[in-house]
Amino acid sequence: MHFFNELLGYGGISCETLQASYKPPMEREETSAKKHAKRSGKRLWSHEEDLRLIRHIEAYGKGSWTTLPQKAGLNRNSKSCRLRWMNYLRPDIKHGNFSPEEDDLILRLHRLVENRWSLIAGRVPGRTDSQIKNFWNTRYRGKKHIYSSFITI
DNA sequence: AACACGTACAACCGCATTGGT
DNA sequence: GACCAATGCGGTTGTACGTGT
Repeated sequence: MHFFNELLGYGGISCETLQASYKPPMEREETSAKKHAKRSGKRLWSHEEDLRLIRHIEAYGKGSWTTLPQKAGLNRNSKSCRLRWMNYLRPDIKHGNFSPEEDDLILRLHRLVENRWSLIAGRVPGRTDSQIKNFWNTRYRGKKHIYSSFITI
């Protein structure tokens, strides 16, 4: 939890907001899985990288994503930084399980607009299109017959 | 305790769209 | 209108972790 205290010195983010919304990355060891990740090119964001990104945005705002990685001292591309902020680090994002109300709302909205995740996310406060897409894919993909039987509009 | 398997979700990729010149 | 760069979106892949055997 020291991580949250560390961030409090960088303005604008309350302790409550951070604690509710941020899960620091796991300490990761040099496992075979990590070696494989290196080979495949997929690299999870470290605690330090998150901190750098948050500090930079708190200090200078989002500005241009293309110049942000260099200015913030991040060895990441602009798309990666944007994605990390938009889908994970933004203080207004809710983390944790979807409530039954959210679940129901997503089901209804998906029935209306199908896979327009950003549109659905716009109607579900605190949730991102990515969160909703993941939620849907893990819970309902390939199970349309199950949910369609109990949805009511 | 060790392994296999399934689930959740973070990260990436490719394409589409938007905005500036 | 054409071109290019930046940004946004949805699909897919890979990792971490929980659970069952």
